[in-house]
Amino acid sequence: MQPENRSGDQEKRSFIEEARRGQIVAAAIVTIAEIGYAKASFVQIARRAGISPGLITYHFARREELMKQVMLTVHNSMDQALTARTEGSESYCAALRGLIEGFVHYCAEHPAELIAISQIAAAARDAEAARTWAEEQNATALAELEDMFREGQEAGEFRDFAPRVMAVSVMAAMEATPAELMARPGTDVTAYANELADIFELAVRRA
Amino acid sequence: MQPENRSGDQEKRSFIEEARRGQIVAAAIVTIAEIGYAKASFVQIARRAGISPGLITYHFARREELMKQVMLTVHNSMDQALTARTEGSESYCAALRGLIEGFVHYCAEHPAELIAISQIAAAARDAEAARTWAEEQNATALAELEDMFREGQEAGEFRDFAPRVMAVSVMAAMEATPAELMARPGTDVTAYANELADIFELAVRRA
Amino acid sequence: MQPENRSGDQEKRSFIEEARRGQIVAAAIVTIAEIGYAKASFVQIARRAGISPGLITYHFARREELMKQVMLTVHNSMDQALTARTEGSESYCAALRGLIEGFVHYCAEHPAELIAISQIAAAARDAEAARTWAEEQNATALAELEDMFREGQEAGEFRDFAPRVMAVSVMAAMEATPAELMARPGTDVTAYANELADIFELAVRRA
Amino acid sequence: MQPENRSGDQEKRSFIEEARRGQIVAAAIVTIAEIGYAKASFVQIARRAGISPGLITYHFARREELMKQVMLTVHNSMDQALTARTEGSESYCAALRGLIEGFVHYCAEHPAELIAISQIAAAARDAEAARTWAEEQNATALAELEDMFREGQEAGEFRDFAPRVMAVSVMAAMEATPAELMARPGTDVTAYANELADIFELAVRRA
DNA sequence: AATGAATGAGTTTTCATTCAT
DNA sequence: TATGAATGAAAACTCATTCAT
Repeated sequence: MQPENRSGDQEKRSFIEEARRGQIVAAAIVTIAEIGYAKASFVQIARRAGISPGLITYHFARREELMKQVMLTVHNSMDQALTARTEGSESYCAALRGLIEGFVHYCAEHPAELIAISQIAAAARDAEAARTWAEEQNATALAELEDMFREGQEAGEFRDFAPRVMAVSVMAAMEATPAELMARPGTDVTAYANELADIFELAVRRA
Repeated sequence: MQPENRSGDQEKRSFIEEARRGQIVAAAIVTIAEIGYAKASFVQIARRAGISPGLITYHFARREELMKQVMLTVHNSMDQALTARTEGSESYCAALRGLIEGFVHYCAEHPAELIAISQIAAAARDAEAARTWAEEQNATALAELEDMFREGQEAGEFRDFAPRVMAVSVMAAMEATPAELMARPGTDVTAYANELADIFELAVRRA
Repeated sequence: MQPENRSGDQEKRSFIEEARRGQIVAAAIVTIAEIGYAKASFVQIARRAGISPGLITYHFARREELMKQVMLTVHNSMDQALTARTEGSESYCAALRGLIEGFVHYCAEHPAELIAISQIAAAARDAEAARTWAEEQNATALAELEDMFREGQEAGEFRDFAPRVMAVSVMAAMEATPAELMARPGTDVTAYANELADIFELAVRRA
Repeated sequence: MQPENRSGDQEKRSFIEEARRGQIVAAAIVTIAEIGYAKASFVQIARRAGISPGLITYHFARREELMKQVMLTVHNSMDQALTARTEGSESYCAALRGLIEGFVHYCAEHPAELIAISQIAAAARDAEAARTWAEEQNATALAELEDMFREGQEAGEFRDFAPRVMAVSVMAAMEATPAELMARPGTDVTAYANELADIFELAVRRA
C-alpha cells in the first residue's frame, strides 16, 4: 500500500511521487518558517500543501523522514549556490570570501529555508535519526572547511592557526546570519556580507 | 494551590521552597542536556529530581516559568563568571580576550547548562512569553558587546569595522563552543579558548 | 487535525461530519442530564457516544464550542416548537398562553435538553466565552418578552405593570418547569401548563 | 487528629472550632461570589480566609460538607430575615407580600450569599450528598409555601388554583432576583419587590 | 490546631499515525 | 494514490486531600 520503507533512500520513485514529495517538503518549509517547528503539525503542513494529512504519512513513513528530507533539500540547494560562488577562485582567501558572501546572500534570498533547517536542527534532538543525520551533515561541512583552511596554510596563504577552531567559528558566524537579518529587516545585505568576509580574512591571512 | 501567583518574581519565598525550586531547575537542566528540550517532559524532569510531576507545577505555575528560571539561573551564573574575567582589563583587546576565554572555560565546566539554554532559546520560538524574554536577553548581550566595540574604536584601539556584525559573529562563535566540546570530548580547552581569542583579536585590532 | 478552525460557524461541512457532530451533541445532552455538567467529562460523553474522547476534540476545537453548540441546538429546537404555538395568536393574552403552554409541553417532551442547557448556563459562569454567549442569549429572550408586554400594554390589553419584572418572572417560572417535572414524574403536564398560564394571565390582564 | 467524622451534624464543637468553621464558610461565600464555583478551589478560599488550605479539610472532612454548610448557613440567615417579615401578618395575602418583598430585599442586601447558594445548587449535581440535601431543602421550602397557599384557599382568601404550581412559580420568580439585580445594578429594589408582589397577589387572590 | 509541601487522580488538548473508503 | 475520520498515547495543568512537622 505504501511505497515501502526504503532504506537505501534513493530507490526508484515515480515522477509523480517525486513531485508530491517535493510539494510536501516545500510546504513543510513554509509552515515551519511561518509558525515554528513546534506548531508545524501534519495538518498545518497539509493545509498549506493543499492535500490531506494522511498523504504525508503515505509519502514519508515517519515524521523524521520528512524533516530529514527538508534538510537534505535545503542543503543541496545551498551547496549548489555556494559551489557556483566558490569554484574557480584564484586564491584560498578569495574562496573564503566567496563562501561567506555566498552564504549571506543565500540567507537573504531564502529566509524560509534557513529558518526551517535551523529550527529542525535545534528541535531534532528528540528525533534520533534526524539528529544523527544532521550531525553528520554538519560534521562533513565542517571537515571540508577545515580541509580548505589546512590547504591554505600549506599553500602559505594562511597564517598558522587551528583549522578546526577557525572552521567552527566561521560556520557559527555564517549560521547566525538568518536570525540577524530577520531581527533587523532593513540590514544592507551586501555590506553585511562584506564585513563578515573582512573579519575572517583578517583572522586567517598571513600577517 | 501554588505558593501564590508571584508577579514581582522576587517575592519572599521560604527556604525550603527556594531549595525545591533550585532542585527542580537543576533537574530540568540535566534532563534537557540528556534527552533534549522536546522530550524533557515534567515526568522526565520529575523522575530525575526524585519527585512527583505535580510538584513542578506546584512550584512553577507554567512550564514557561520553569524554563525562564533555567535561563535566568544559567545567565546569572555565567555573568558572574565572566565579570570576574573581564573587569579590570587594561585594554579593550584584553577585555575581549577575557570575555572569549572566560566563556570557553565556562562552557567546559558547565556543559549541561549551556546545552540547556541553547535548546530552550531555540525551542522557545513557539512559547510566546519565553521567546520574548530570551530575545530581549540576547539583544541586551549583543548590544553590550556592540558598545564595547564602538568604545574600542573611539579609543583608537580597534580598526573601523561594523560593530554589530562583529558582535553577532563573536557571540555566534562563542555559542558554538559547547556543541564543539561535546562533539570532541578530548579537546584542549585552553588551547581552544586561546585560538578563538586570537581569531577575533586579529579581526578587531588596528592593522 | 481539526476540520478547520471555522470562524464563520456555518462553513460547509461534510454530511458525515455533520452527523458526528450531531451525535456528539446528543451524547453531551444525555451525559449532562444523567451525571451533571461538572462530571460530564469528554471521557463520559465519548463513552455514551461510543467513540473515543479524542474525536470530540477533533470535531469541536474547544470544550466551550461543544457546550455552545448544545445550547444553540436546544434553543433552535425550542424556538421552532414555540413559534408554531405562538404565531397567529389573536391577542397578546393568547400569545402569552401559547408561549407558556408551549414551553411546558416542550419541557415534558425534552427533559434532558432542558436540564442540559440549564446546567451549562449555570456552570458557564467560569467559561468566559460561553458565559457571554449564554448571557446574550438570555438577554435577547428576555428583551423580546419585555417588548411583547409593552406592546400588549400599548394595545390596552394588559394592565400597567413593569414589563421587565414580569418578563423575568415569567421566564423564571417557565424555566423551573423541567426540575419540577423531573422531581414529580407523574405530573399532569397539560394541567400544569394550564395553571401556569392562568397565573400570568391574571397577573397581566387589565382588571 | 481530625474532629471526627460527625454524622449527627450538630455534635458538640468547641467555640474556637465553631468560629473557624464560620470563618471558612464566610470565605467560601465571598470566593464563590467573586470567582465562581468552578474556580473556588480550597487554595482560593483559604487565601481569602487568611488560613492554609489544609485547615479547611481539617474542619470539613469533604469538600461537599463545606458546601452543604454554606447552604445551611445562608438558608438559616434567610429564614430568620423572612420570618421577621412574615409572621404576624393579618392575612395570607399580606404574608405572601411579606415573603416576596422580604426575599427581594434580602437579595439586595446579601448578594454574595445568594450567588453562592445558586452556584452551589447548580453545580452540586455531582456532589451526591450536597445534591440530596439541597433538594430536600428546596422540597421543604416548596412544601411550606404550598401549605400556605392551601390554607389561604381554605380560608377563602385565595382563588382555586393548584398550590404546587403556584409555589414553584413564586419560588422561581424570587430566585431569579439576584441575577437580575446583578445584571442591572441600578434597579430600584423597593419598586422591584413591589411589582413582584403585585404579580402574585393578582395571581392568587379571589377575583 | 495549624501549616503548607507533596501527591495522584483526573481534566482538556494535541497530534502522528492508521485505516476504511 | 488519495482522503479525512478516527484512534490512542502523551502532554501540561488543576486540585482535593494527605501528612510530617
